[in-house]
Amino acid sequence: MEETPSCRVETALEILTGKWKPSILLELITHDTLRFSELKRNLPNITQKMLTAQLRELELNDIVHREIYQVVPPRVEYSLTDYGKTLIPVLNAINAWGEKHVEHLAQKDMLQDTTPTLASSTSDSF
Amino acid sequence: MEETPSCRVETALEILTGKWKPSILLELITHDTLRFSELKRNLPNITQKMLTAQLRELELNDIVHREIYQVVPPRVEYSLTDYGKTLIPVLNAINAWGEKHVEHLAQKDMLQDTTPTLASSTSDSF
DNA sequence: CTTCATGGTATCGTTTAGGATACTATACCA
DNA sequence: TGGTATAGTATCCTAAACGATACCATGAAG
Repeated sequence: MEETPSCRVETALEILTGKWKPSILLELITHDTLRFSELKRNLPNITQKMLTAQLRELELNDIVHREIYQVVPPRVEYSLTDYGKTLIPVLNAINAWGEKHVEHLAQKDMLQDTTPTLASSTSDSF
Repeated sequence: MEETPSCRVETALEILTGKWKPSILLELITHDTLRFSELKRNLPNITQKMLTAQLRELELNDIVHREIYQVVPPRVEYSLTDYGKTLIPVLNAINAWGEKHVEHLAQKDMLQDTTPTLASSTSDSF
């Protein structure tokens, strides 16, 4: 087991990467607690398999908590763990940079084609 | 083109993901300017193909600059662009969280097996 | 005339991530 | 008796990422 910055960055990025994990995390940040079916509804293009898989990985990494109610039909609620909440500043930093980057890309493209520009909403946090 | 936090986070993560991009960026952060062969030497397991590919993507995204000297044998130097340097705080945030996460994983594992622990170096930046 | 170093490409194969679709258990409700 | 809702699994397939290996151009040094 190595202990380099690169190792740490990769370890952290493993948690965030996965086609749906950022969306799932942002959902749980803004909604606090969501049932499986609510998450699925809010993420229109995800398949059930992927949603389950990504939630399981996040659960394994102690980022999300899975609460099962023994009722029929089943009720399962997902939420961030306290530890998962420590990711919020990281996501905020990424989000802020991402916003700048979208602008940056737009400027680069404007030098070539004529894609219309969007007025920036300048929202640095969720 | 959407304009949601999730979109921005994903756009930003696209730049950081790729098996070798974090390592490459950290190399360029700590060494300022590196030749192709130096990068390859410092990243022992990368193949030439992957190194070229990832550098090209970073170049396309205006994160790294590629300076070609017309000499033989060829000399090509890579460095961060000014824009690329704006990624440094983001990588620092990810690195800091990653360090906590490595500790967190170690604590979880200690409850099960007997893997020896490393004294933390508590280095929050590069 | 050959060898060497550098910074690449090209081609092919494997591995992994992700997607489509079908199936399941359970209790309630009509 | 049959349909419904929820939260999943199981199976199969495709596409993309990644890796191994071989090849190439150039000019200087020997």
